[in-house]
Amino acid sequence: METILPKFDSVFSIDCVIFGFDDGELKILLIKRNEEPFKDWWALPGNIIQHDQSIDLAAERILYELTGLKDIFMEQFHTFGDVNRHPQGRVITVAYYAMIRLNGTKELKPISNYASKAVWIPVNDLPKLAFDHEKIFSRGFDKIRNKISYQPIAFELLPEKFTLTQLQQLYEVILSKKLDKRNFRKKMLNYGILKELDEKQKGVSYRAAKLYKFDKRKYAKLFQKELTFSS
Amino acid sequence: METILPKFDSVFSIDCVIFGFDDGELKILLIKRNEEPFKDWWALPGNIIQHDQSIDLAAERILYELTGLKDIFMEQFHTFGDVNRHPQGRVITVAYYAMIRLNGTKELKPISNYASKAVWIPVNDLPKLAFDHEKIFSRGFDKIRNKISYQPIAFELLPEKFTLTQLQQLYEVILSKKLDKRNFRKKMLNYGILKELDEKQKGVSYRAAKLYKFDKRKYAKLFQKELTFSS
DNA sequence: AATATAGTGTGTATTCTTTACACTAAGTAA
DNA sequence: TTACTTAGTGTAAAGAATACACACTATATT
Repeated sequence: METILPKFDSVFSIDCVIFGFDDGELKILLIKRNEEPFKDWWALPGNIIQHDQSIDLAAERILYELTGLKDIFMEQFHTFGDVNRHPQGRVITVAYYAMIRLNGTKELKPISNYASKAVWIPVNDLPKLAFDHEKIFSRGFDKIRNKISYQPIAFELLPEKFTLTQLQQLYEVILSKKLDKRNFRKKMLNYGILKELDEKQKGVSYRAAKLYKFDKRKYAKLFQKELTFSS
Repeated sequence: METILPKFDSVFSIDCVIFGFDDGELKILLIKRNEEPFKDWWALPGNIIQHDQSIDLAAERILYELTGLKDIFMEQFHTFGDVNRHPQGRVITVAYYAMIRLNGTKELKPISNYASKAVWIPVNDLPKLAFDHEKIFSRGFDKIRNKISYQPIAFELLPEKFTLTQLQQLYEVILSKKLDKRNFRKKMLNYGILKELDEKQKGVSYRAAKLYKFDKRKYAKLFQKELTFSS
């Protein structure tokens, strides 16, 4: 039973709730812990913050080591600092969420020292998690549920080209409610932040839908105005 | 030039943006630093987090030591972790905002070791601040500006009994825009979260306005619904 | 007693936004 | 050719947001 942390000192860490959207399901990336405490438990990916690294960089590093991805949308959402959240000493953790595109199946990089594997698990089907990670996850989920209503973060989860139905499904799983198709499309198209492409969906056994792209330039123009994406 | 922090270790601290509303002005509480670095500069009240103290408690302690107040509305809003934000070593700081009632003039408690005085300063008239405290303040201000639009935090800043005009003025200073009196009153009263009292304002040399209270019980009932308090 | 002053308190019409709701069109598979 | 599955579309009604101006009341002043 190794002691990683000296009992007498505080340590800072990062934990990440990494969202992906695949096959109509919202998932997060979990790792299986290799080490005590909570050996063999599922946990959020995380790590100690190094002295020469800003916390934002530390978060990006974790994501990169796990997925090989860079320049991903990430944002800090809360810092958890209860005295006893870590059984081996005082660890304060800054939590981030990230959103990544799972185009089909994304290969995960081999995992480093402290975890034996990393897997995408649907948010509606999560196992028990180590430490206070369930609390962290649920607060992160609240955060994106709230944020998606007024910021265009949904597009970070979709492939670059997507159909309006896919976009709507994503809103529905995040908000956990059904939306009206006609109203949703009307509203989305009205914002003028989608570019309609000349392409259509391929490989479906029914009428193919038009593809759209998120138009960052138009969005930037409207940026001063707040948009409302929910309901 | 004393060195408070060992160069080789990380330290966690708390900084607080403490808002008060007085005489039509929004103010925050600043302290004058007694010690290096940034001796004699104005700064946000803050402190090191002790090992046996959760970060929420640490924040409450700072507020209590400074104002003698307990059970005040406080919320964490961001953690600042740039490598060089503190000239003497790595200090990661968790920032909180608080809102307190300044009924007339509130006496501040005598200040502890690291500060020579604490003063209420209007947010529109802030001096240069130590460290990255300007950034912290401005993010905290953004936070309440955003939050006041959908949560009843404004009442934390007003005396228990207030007039609709006072309430409107507070919204106006936080949102930095003029609001229409008739629309504001209509909207506020429609929410049904204000209790109209049988009392009137006293000591004014013009027609006295009715006093209202925030009705927490009614608010709790509506709580599932999000309210919109802006515009 | 009359008047000036300063802030309180109120209603309506217009525009914009949100919601509710159901059928035809297009493509694929048999 | 037919059956199946999803794409794509419009309108009416209700609700929310905005714009806008004047009479009322309490006090202070002369």
